[in-house]
Amino acid sequence: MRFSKAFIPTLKETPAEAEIPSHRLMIRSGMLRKLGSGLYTYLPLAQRVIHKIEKIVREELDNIGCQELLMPIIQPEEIWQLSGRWDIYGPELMRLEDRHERMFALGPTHEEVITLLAKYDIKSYRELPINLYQIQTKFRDEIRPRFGVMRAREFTMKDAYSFHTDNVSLEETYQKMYKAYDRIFERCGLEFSAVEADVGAIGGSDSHEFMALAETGESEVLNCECGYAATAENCKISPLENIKVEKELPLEKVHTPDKKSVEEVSNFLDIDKKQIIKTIMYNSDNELVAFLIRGDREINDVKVANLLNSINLEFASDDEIAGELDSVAGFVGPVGNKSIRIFADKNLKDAMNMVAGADEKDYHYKNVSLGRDCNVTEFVDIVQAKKGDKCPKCGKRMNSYRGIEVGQIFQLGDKYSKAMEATFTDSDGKEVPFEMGCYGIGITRTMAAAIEQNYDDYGIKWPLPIAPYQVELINLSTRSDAIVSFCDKLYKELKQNNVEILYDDRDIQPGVKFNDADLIGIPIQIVVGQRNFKKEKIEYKLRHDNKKITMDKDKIVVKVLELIEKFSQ
RNA sequence: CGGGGUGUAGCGCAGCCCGGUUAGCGCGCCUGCUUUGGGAGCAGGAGGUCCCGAGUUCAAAUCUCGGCACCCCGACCA
Repeated sequence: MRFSKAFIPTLKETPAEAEIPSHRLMIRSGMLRKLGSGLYTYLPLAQRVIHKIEKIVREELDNIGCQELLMPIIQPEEIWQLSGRWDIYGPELMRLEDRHERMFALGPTHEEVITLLAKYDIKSYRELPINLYQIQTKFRDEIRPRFGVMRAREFTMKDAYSFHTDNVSLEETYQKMYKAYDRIFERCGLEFSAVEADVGAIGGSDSHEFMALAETGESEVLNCECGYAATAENCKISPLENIKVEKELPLEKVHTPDKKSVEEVSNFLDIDKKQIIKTIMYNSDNELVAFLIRGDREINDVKVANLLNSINLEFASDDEIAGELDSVAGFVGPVGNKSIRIFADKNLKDAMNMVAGADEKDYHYKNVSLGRDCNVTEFVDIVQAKKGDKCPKCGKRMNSYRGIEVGQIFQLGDKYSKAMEATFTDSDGKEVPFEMGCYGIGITRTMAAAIEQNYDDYGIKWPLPIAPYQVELINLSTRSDAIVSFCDKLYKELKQNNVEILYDDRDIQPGVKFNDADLIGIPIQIVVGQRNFKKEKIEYKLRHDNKKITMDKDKIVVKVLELIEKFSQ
């Protein structure tokens, strides 16, 4: 491609909206333009990268026997009613109506469609297992789109769905997919790791997330040298230290004027936050539920939602606390006989002489002992794990890092097949629901993650396997016939060798070309200018380390082919 | 959904508080000449519903009200 003909609208200045490197660089390098909140046009450079990533994904999936298909982006309400998700998916599901006033959803994912397909067209255990995938545009009406394509509303995703006779077969495919994902992200040049994940709204049992390591990542991962790694949301909590078992003292009410928060109460009474019981009131599908945790910890609402099987989970309002509980927000506590369910953190099981709200304005109780003074429904794991906590596997201290979720794999089980009555006939002639797995990769997010991991002050440094072009040929002397004809010839020759090449033939300042080249980030730059040409020399630069090497100009083709070979892995 | 902010040429912004010329500046774009190893120079030029609507006024980018869009922060408070 000649640069003079290419649609690569680079920008010298950064548009105000860009917050993180990948977003900023995609806009500046002429890859991306915004149409509306969370809606983007992928310009030719980005489209080439997307195609490269898709190609890698297709190769690796086809290689393990997956088959590609394509499902509609607009899906009728009925199928979402069948799975029960029409009512529980929430506002992220973009709903629309056609001219006949029939309701539809813009597909945020395709479990319903694929399960229905299996229901009608996969009839016998002899056809199993089978693994079908598509690369499709998804739509999720994100509460707050941000960071460019990282959290866009419309995005490209590869989603695969597998069907099995039993969970042994499912587990087998799950492991195969795990390995395929490893190879895919490896080939994309990402630094990543797979971690145990929350199964979320999609339902199911086992799940791993593939996280690309990046400071700007939206997820926190806790990991341990023993190999355990989980998203902070999903990390199990191991026993916390320092709850002293001592002599039980009598319950005592103390005046705590206007002291609501743990911080305030701990300062006012001069006690450790660990000695405070934080009572958190949730409204879960119109039921008030109390949760007790230690004052120095935070609650993990993913765990809460999973525990309660909540569809809608919110904090209880002050009115609800006053009305239904006959208490006061800021002074809620667990003491006494309550009509509601009370779940307490496991670590509070033997807690004694704690401080807790007295259900009365400006009063707390001292010397609360959960066993004696409260009727706790159950002791559970509801605390948010954090860096420095003990690893639930080996007990060593865990570290944390931030990551971008680029892929996730789930074992769904029969959740959807049961709900939608998708069955096959097994070898005994019985009708059985499919065991299912589902597997996603954010294609456009993978592109952004690759940039987050590979850039410098000047621009992007594409890993060669997903770079929009492999080589950029820069002609600095477009007015010299000798140099132009040399470059034209070199361009042709490289193309004949199947090298993907962008040829900067523009009649402009060298500085502009250098800067555009660094910004766009094509891994191999070939620079042809008077200075070296006079000496029969040519220069190339590798963008990843910015090292320039001058060599004999007639040997460049061989050298470039060698470099491409080397960096293709 | 709550809080904050922004909307003026393709991009980045000034002007608005304190109403009053032909609405500016930098970059980009077009033409010509010069320049060609890190965003060059000179000369000329095009490009604006000042987000939309209503109001106040002799007069509105500027003041008032309503709306829309976009951005940021929060949504872990007991």
